[in-house]
Amino acid sequence: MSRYDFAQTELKWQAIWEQRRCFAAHEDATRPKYYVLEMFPYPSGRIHMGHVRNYTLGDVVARFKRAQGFNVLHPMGWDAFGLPAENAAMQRRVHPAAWTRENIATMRQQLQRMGLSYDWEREFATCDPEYYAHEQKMFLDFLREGLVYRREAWVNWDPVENTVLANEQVIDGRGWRSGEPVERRKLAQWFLKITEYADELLDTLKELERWPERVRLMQENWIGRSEGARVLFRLAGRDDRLEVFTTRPDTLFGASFCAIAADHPLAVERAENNPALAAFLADCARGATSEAAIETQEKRGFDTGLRALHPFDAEWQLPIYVANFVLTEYGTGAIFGCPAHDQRDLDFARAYGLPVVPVVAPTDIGAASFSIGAEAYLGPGRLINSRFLDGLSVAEAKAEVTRRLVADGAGEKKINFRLRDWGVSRQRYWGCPIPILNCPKCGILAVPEADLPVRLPEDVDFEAPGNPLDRHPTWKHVICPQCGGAAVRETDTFDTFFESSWYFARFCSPHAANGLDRAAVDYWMPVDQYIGGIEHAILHLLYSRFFTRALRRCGRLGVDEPFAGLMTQGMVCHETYRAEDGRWLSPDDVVREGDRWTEHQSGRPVVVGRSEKMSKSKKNVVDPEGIIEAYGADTARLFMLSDSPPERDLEWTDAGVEGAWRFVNRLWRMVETAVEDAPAEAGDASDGAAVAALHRDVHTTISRVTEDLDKFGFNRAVARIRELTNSVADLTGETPPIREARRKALGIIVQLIGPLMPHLAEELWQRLGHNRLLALEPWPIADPALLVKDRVTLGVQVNGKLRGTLEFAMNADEAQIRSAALALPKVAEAIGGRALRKVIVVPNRIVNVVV
RNA sequence: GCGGGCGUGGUGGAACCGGUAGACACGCGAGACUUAGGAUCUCGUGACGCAAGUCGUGGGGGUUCAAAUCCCUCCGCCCGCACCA
Repeated sequence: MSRYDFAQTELKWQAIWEQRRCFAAHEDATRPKYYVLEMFPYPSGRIHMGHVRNYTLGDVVARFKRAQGFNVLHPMGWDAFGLPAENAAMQRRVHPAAWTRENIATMRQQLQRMGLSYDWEREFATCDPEYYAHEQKMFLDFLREGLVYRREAWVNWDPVENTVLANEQVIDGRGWRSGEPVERRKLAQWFLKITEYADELLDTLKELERWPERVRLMQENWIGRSEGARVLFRLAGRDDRLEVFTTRPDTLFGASFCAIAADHPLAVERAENNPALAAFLADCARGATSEAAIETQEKRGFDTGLRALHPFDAEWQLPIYVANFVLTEYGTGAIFGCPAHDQRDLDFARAYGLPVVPVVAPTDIGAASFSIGAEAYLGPGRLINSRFLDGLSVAEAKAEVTRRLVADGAGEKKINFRLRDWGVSRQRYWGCPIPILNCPKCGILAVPEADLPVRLPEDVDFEAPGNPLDRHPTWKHVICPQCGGAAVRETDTFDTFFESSWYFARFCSPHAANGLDRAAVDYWMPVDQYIGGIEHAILHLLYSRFFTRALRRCGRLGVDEPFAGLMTQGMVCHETYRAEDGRWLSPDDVVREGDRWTEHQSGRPVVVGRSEKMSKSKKNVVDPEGIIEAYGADTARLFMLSDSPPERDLEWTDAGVEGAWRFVNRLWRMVETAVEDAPAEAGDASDGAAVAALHRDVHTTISRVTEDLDKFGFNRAVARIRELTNSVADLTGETPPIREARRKALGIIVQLIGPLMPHLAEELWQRLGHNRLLALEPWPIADPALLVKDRVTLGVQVNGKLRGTLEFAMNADEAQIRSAALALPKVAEAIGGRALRKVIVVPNRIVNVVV
């Protein structure tokens, strides 16, 4: 028997699939379509295990659906713009374009080695002008539709490098290269009005039934619809008013201060004549802009000296503070603080010695004895200390306050969203240029259609900090199309989420001159199954949902939702290793001898840490290429699928890979033995039963594996296939009927592993005597007659504890089961002569005797 | 800080809708085969116990004839937070 030569076999079938264009997709109205898409990768250099997992999952779905008769679209491309290319340019003096192209070439070759059934004819990279040209047009369409506007927004500013920093470039409030504390700066930037669709994006979540519940929840919370009131506070000694949004208008009588954001117009105004306040505002402008950074910093405030008048009592004055925890972007950038019923307000009030008056008391505690300690009270109750609201429920009080505010012209009911408009301007080189001109006479203008696309210039340098587009000698200088005078280009580029917000539609017509060919897009969209990491649960998916609606509004496509089904896969993890001195060690650097782990080079002991997400910084990475070289793509794929369910984290272990490898070889041997045909033996009567049992097993397995794959239960499917493999191995003997049954069962196993281990399956399929490619074969169908179970095993419990089992025909008579259960010796013993209170018989499942 | 999730043997996990916990693997132990094997095959393997049996799904509490599954609470870990992709 020959050994399985995986390397030669895998390359052979990959060449045949490509030659025959097995996976090229064409629109065909006579067949049901199925569009399966994995999140396309950023070409960072080499593929990592996360990619291998993601693309294996997608490929299994693609191959399975193809076998089930669907017309499958399964494309792949490159999310090619982004920060790492610029970092490489600065650190290694390679041009971002060259670096990106090189990485794409490497990674394409690595993906092809995995045997993924992509239609490579549809491949594109988002840094191709043929790709980004269309998004410049889309942006101008959106501008015409009123979906785009320009305003100032905060950025992280590195004062040493004179550069805008991404949040990830801010480490502990300092620039990653300069090490200096970052500042917040305001810059004019372009925004897309995603908030115009806030309601729709929220409401439609309900209809995304094939999305994970948790992703829908996260999006719901992100959009953050909240009902409340807009309250206008008059200001002592002034004519203008302070506008505040609150979700708790019922607590208005518990207010003890107002707080405004550091860049609120009132704060800025008061700082003009108040150096201490100005210093405080400057202090607030230090530090990173991320919400996590802002919300975890110490809560601090500064009294502006302004006093707000309570809307229901002009005698009642509330101090107005500037507070560093009030977010400019949320609501009106101003709040009223009710310390008794909001934790942040309480922390603030305790720090600044402000009164804490409870106004809602839980019904089971008397109003008199209710007081607030270290924790704000957020629960339900009745209003107290609140004049005309006393005794009302929270809901009633909200309604009543709002009614009175409206009557007094001091406020109104208001629905507010946490969702903010999407800022798309980036002060970077390696992105899609924003097609806008700035003329000193005519103002801000769109680049005329005829001049599109605005191409990125290639001749740029990264020696100086800041945006190379901005300091390019000629690129930004243009003639104004309106007045013929000198004008300049916008030197910002788009957020790279822009590219990934419509690439799924471009795959439908990747070569169409007009970007999206309606016939093709209408045929393929929406994506039936989208697969990718949970880390994209909010931003990428929400932007894509918005973009799809914006494109629909411009008539470029006809669907609302881009992704009908979504699967979010978990991370790939590995144990971590550290040397005694704390250095991280790579799995390649350590050896295990029994329970002892040592450093390969020095023989010094190694501390084994828990399994964590593979990351370069912890060195716990395993390179997929090495695994594929050593074991082949099928083994890597099988391991990715067999242990953990896709949505859960997967722990990469050598032992697990070995296990997968052994199964590959076991199947190979079994098929080799089966086709070698040892001399036949005479059969006997017992063969019939064994053959029939295997036959039933085969059909049960077909049915269960089909169901498992439908539900993405790949690990269960693998377990079922292994069980059937064990059954085939257990059927010994060389009589003709046994031999025939074994060959048939192996044929089915080969078909079932087809989507999981396509190369091995293709090879074995041929060896079993088939001429057609397995990749083109239909999926096996289970015979329903063989799926009916005729006997069941019932558990018998006494007071919920298992005391024995009974075998019965399906749907046997309950009275019979009951008496048989009571007759079991162990059951009788457990009852011990006590009186029966009840006997519960759950048909075909369990009997519980209650005494 | 806010939002979301996860937790089952030595390990990864299985268990449909509340109904026999631990399928399938990995690891480990014993044996067989072999010149040899880190190959292959057979048997065993949740814990405690000689056994009968008892205990057991992160901890505590509750609902139920019956809870890994439902409810409350606590703990631990992970992910996202708008300029990483």
